[in-house]
This record gives sequence, structure tokens and C-alpha cells, in this order.
Amino acid sequence: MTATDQRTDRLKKALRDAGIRITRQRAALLDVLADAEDHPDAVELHRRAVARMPGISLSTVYRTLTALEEQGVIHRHQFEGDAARFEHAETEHHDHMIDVESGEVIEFCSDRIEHLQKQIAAELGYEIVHHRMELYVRKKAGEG
Amino acid sequence: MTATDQRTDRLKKALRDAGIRITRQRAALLDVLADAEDHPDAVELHRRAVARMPGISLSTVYRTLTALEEQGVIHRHQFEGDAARFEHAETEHHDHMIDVESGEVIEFCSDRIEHLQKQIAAELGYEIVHHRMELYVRKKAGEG
DNA sequence: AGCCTCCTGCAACTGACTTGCAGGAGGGGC
DNA sequence: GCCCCTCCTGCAAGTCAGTTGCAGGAGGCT
Repeated sequence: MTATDQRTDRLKKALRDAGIRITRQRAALLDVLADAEDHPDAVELHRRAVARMPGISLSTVYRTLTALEEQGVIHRHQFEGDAARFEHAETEHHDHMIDVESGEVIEFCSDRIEHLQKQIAAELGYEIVHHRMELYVRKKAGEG
Repeated sequence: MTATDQRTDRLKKALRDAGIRITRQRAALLDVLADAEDHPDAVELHRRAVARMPGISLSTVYRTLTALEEQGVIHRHQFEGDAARFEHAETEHHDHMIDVESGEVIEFCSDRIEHLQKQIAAELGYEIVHHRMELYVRKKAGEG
């Protein structure tokens, strides 16, 4: 059993535990999400899901993505000017850099920034529910 | 002449210099933008503009907002699950905190975070074109 | 004042989702 | 293993925010 198979099983268990039926369509989408190493949008996920479960409709993909997000097993990202992109939640917390030329998405994390964010909010009497930080970047001249 | 009148004049000048005609519709919208102390969306801006120039259409508001953004005289923000919100660009650079309960938008800025962002991008061989950082927050218990 | 453009309002369109509906299929209970 | 209740699905139609084609209207240079 591969690492992504195990991930698929954990995702399925989370859903069954929440009383959500594992249909063939949902199983196909979970497989696709567990396999994905990138940040695909709904249409791309649908394209990949059709390969495993021909006939699955785009509305089922949208409905299932919404349910999966509600269960916290996937994250939804809304980058500038794009359709929403998704990734399974079995990753360490991280933020995103988007290469504005290639569209490539790079993950990163900074404890120091997170700490400063918390501090700034606290100074104004707030606590952070969640945050969004995206760096739109370009390869430096002479690199890449 | 008030501060916002002066701001309106600067905005108009920026447009004329870019070869963009100052029509009555655009003048009305510039007035509204110069006056706004909050972060209104297109529909709210249209509502306010109608008070100064009855008959101005929503599509003209959208078209003008796009042009103003291209000229760099206003900024567009796409907060989670909301229509785009706008503010004139005559402010110091800042990021936003959104109170998830009241919808209130609070501006803040952290040089230390900006510095860390630049550093993280540089370490991966990138330079930042622009960034987006939003903190979704809630008033701490016992405050507010 | 004349005239060339660019701008405007209207209505129709787009893209990304969302939803109503009637038929279909999980999966617990037997 | 089969039943049956309920939830899920595909389809088509709808929604929401924003965009665009068009024909008439108005800046602003001369």
C-alpha cells in the first residue's frame, strides 16, 4: 500500500466518521486529491476524476469539494484572478508564493511571520481566526 | 478647499495625464472614492455615485474602476467570499484585518513582516511583485 | 461651433459556481 | 443477501459579480 493509498483511507475514514457516505464518485475524487502534488482547480480535479470514474459530473465535484472543505480534510485557496484551487489538508500549515510568470505555486512557512501576525492582532485586542498570505513573485534576473 | 477636494483634484490630474477623459460620471466616482473612509464594493460605490450624478450606470462604475486600477490611483481588494472592495491609493502601504463577526476592516502595517517576506522570497531566488496578507480575526473575550 | 473620438447606458453575455428535481445507489437492519 | 430509507447523483436551469457589443451621447482640441 502506497503513501497516497494510506492517505486516501484516512480521508475516507474522516468522512465516514462524519456520517458522509463514500460513493464511487467521492472515492474517485478522494483518490485524485490524495495523489495531487500540485494545487488543481475544480475543472482539473474533474478531468482527473473522470479517468477513475467515467461519468462523474462537475456539479458532484463542486458539491463534494464543499463537503470535504467543511470536514476540514481539504483546503481551498482563492489566488488572484483564478478559480479556487484545492489541496488535501494532510500537510503542515503553510502559505503560498505564486510565480506570476509561470503560475507555479511554491509553499513556504515562517514561524516568525506567524508570531508577528499574532502579536499585531493581540495589540489591537483581536485573536486570529485564520489568515491568508500570498506572495506574487518573479524569478530574479540571473536565476532560474 | 477640503482635503478630499484636493485628493479628487490629484486623482483627476493623474487621469488627464494618462489621456483619460474626465466625464461627469468619472468625476462623480472620483469624488466618492476620495471621500470614502471605508472599503466599499462596486455596488456601494454606485449607490453613492448616483447621489452625485443620477443615472450613472453600474457598468460605467465597473469600467471606470478597472481603468482607475490600471492607472494605479485605486487599489482593489478581494476578501474572502466578498465582492471586490476598493480604496484610493493615496494611503501608505498597508495590509488588512477583517473582523469575521462585524465585517469591519482594520488597516495595519508591519515593516518587520514585509522584510521577512522579501527575505524568504530572495532565499528561493524570487523577488516580490506584490503581496496580499489578510488576517481574519475576532475580538478577544473581555474586550471590544 | 464643429468634429473626431472616446465614453455611456442598456441589454445580453460570461465564468465559476450553486441548486431544484427526479431517478439512483450506499449501507444499516433484517 | 436483500430491503428500504435516505442521501447522493446527473442534468439543466439559476445565481452572482463582473464584462462586453452596440448605437447614441458628450468631452475637449481646434
